[in-house]
Amino acid sequence: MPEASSRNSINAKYKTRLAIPPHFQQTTPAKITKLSRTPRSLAAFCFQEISFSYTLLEARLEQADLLKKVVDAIKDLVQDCNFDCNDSGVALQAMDNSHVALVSMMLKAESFSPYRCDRNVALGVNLTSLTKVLRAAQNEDILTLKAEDAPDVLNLVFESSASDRLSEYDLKLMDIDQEHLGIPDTEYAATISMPSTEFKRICMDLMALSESVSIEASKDGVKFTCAGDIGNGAVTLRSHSNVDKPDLDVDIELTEPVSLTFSLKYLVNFCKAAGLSKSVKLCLSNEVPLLVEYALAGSSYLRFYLAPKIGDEE
Amino acid sequence: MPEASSRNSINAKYKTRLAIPPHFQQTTPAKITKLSRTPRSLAAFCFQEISFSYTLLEARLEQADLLKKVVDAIKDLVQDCNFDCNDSGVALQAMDNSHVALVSMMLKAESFSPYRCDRNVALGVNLTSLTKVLRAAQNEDILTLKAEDAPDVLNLVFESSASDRLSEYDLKLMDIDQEHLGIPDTEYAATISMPSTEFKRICMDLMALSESVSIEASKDGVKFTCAGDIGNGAVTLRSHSNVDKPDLDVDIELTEPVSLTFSLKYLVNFCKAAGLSKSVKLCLSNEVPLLVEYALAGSSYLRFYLAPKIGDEE
DNA sequence: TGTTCCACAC
DNA sequence: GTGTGGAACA
Repeated sequence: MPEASSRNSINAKYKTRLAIPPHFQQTTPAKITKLSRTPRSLAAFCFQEISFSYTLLEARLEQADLLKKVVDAIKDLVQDCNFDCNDSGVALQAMDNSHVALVSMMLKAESFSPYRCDRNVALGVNLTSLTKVLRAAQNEDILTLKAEDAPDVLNLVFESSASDRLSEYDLKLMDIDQEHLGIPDTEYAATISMPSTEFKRICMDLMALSESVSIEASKDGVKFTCAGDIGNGAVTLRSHSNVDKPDLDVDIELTEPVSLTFSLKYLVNFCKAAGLSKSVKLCLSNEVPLLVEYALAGSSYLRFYLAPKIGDEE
Repeated sequence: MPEASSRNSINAKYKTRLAIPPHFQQTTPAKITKLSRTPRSLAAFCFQEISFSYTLLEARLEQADLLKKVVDAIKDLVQDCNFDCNDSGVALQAMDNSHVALVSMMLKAESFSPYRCDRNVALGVNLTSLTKVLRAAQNEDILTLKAEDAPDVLNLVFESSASDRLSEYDLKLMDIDQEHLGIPDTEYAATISMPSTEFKRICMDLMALSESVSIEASKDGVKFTCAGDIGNGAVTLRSHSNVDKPDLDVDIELTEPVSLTFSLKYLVNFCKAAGLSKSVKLCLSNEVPLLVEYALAGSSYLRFYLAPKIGDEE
């Protein structure tokens, strides 16, 4: 039966140890089909009006940078996925191949300068290809995303106000038959906010010793521990607020003590998003996936979920 | 017949599509012969008078850097070629193996601090070997090129005034029976000046999508477009002058609109020369090779010619 | 694969 | 001016 085989396809390293939480089960494996439609020809010469046919989606981002960083942070976890656009914004949700981690991005309409999306549309994108296109944007460029009705391409326009340069790319889309996973709104037993660079540093440091880390939150603080062949490591943080540097605050809210173990490989991967936000929020409850959240401007966010390792291995 | 076979030796990818302009046809294929003469021994110990025999050529370059960068930029296109020296300076002209691209370098006498060349002499050099020798020069070293009458070696002296170090190398020469190609002085339909880094960036960006780029110059601006499997790309520049940053100027001079297609692989290769000059000049006419020129100090230059792809493929 | 250098962004 | 990221070279 296909569900079981999809479970068993998990990366050998994790096969025996990782709990696949039931909230993340897809009912059907994602199907990916290249669109057979031929690509629409490049839009008319620049500096003329480009949208000569009906534009369903038009979303202008002041800093191309933002999308660049978001895609960079998730492209190693997910190869192909839908950008689900509707009038409230652009959402992306996808599990990684091993079904251990889940990415959930929400770019709210208010994060764009003008935002318009007349109808729900799912834009199936290969993230490697998108990365190639986004590399062509200068960080300070203004990025506009456009799609037509029943689109076969995503149109990306980079404007560099400074140097009178205008770049336009059409990225071919694909049909991705992807379930939108319902992620339950969980009340977490522990919620930790800390500087995103500090979380990154801890993950990188412990990665040098071990493949997994235990995160233990108690009223005294939060403790990251790991054990490996060359030695053991432990980093403890206490709640701490810094009046003049609130970026450096560490805040721990706790209803009950929690202790869970996670793969460091995934956490280090999530930390690629550190450039998107000064602070990161970790939410934990026993038996439930860890939530790692980077808040973006305008109540947009980039969230990663990671299934805990079970069996309390060292 | 040898001419035909040399034409057919063109890289399979380009065989059918690339125009080999008649101006670039060599009458005979280049013949390369290693000199059998034994190399002259290293000159007497440093800080003594080095030129103990009659020196035909003596050319002192304030910055070894310049020659280093020039050779770096062409060594992947051309393996062996003559440095043709006469009293007006040092010239190099060679086609790449596929006869699609041509390099033409001119280092005018005035680019050297003292320059002396008593008689025309062709110094046949293997550019890979020259690169190895030039790597021994610090970028700020003063470089002096010397050759004797009927030379079998090119003598390179690096002086680092700062640290009182003096290095001397003798590079073995070879006889290269190479036609000097007459490049007609063309009036181009379009001449575009732009920052060399920007041209490099555009070529690299489009390279991510396709193997070839169309360059389209019109009175509205210049447009670089490409089409590939993952999508299409277009970058448009308009004439633009920047009072305080003239390096960033984009200047387009046009007598008639032009549209030509070129191999990005070669253009990217040319862009290695970007470090030689802040700005680059592109000259285009229909049916004629593109000229990419990097102007150097003292009206010296490094020019690349590239045959257009014909057949207007997408 | 790791290191070094260069260009861009802040 | 400094710091970071990408590309070239060993």
